[in-house]
Amino acid sequence: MSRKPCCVGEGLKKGAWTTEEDKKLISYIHEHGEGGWRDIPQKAGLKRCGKSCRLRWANYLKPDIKRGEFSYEEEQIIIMLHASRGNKWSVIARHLPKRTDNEVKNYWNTHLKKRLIDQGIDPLTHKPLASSPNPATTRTSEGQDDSNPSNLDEQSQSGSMSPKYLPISSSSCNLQKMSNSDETTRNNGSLSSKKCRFKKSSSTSKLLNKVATKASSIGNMVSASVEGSLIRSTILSPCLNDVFSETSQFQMDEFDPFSHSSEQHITDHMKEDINMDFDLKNSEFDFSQFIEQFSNIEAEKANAIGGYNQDLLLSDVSSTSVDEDNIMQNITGWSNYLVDDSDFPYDTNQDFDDKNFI
DNA sequence: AACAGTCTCAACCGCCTCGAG
DNA sequence: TCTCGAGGCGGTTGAGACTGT
Repeated sequence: MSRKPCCVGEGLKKGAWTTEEDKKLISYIHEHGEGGWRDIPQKAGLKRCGKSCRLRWANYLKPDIKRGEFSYEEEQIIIMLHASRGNKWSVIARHLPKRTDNEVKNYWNTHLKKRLIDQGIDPLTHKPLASSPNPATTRTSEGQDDSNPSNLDEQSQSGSMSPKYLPISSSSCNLQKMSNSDETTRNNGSLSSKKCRFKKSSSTSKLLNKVATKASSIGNMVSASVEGSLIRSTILSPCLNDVFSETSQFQMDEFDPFSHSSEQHITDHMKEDINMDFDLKNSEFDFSQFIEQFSNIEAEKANAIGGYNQDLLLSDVSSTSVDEDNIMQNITGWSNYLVDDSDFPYDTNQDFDDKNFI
């Protein structure tokens, strides 16, 4: 027996949504709430299939959706979670308040994935690519390959890693806007987002390194999420003020009938996925310990659901073997380099803002 | 200015999961 | 326990914007 196709019917419209259609859908959901998607098109006077309506709402029209550039912290979270969970976009998106799985997926495919490949890292396994690294990354002086994990470890452990051997850092924080600051719309004037292009000038290896130094920020983010304070709080840490500025500015109660559920949703998933025994509020939080324990938690979960490589997160950080006896030593070596603020592209005590980056 | 190539991301497709009956 | 349908999810596509020549 074959399943009946979701969207069968004459005259169903496909393709980009118009402003008029958006208005109809928003108006209907505002009045009647979500659910019953199959019936919504008819009731709302739309020539669309229910599934299309649900996607349009969930990925674009829903009020509590944050659009635009991904922050540095968001990138870090995506990379970390992808390393431990793989292409579980909905799971990853749950850790990024107001981001949709589709947006996370797109951002991974168009930005982060390429960055990893450029650095000779397999985006699937987060381990160094087996074959010869991308020549584009083997451009350091004296023929050193900065994408080579052995080089990374060697240099970091000796404390001699110089920024000159690293490509220019590249998170969205220091991506340089090249063009198109004007309001460019698509879809015949529908509510499309601004389109931005950025000059690629970064190194994912370095990005991964920075994960370590920004652990406290992640901790703050997680803590804030768990406490439900992301939604309305105005006492977030400086960098988070920017990350979630739209959140705090958004008057969810004006429209969103689901505000409580969305807040609770985030909190529940954070509690579910993060070990709450961590002292995440501690500014001196030991990231290496965090990585180790978080990895173990994720590995257990992965095993329970069928097995994503349990060494991924640890190997991701150590960049080399999975010799666990040496992992902490490697991380310590990294930390020596990483805490060198002279190389850190922004002031962690200030708001996240392009102007704060080199 | 025109064209071709590249990039981005909204939207679609089809399979999967889960709950109701 | 089985069937069915609604909703969820991840992979893919293609229109349009952008860049380079």
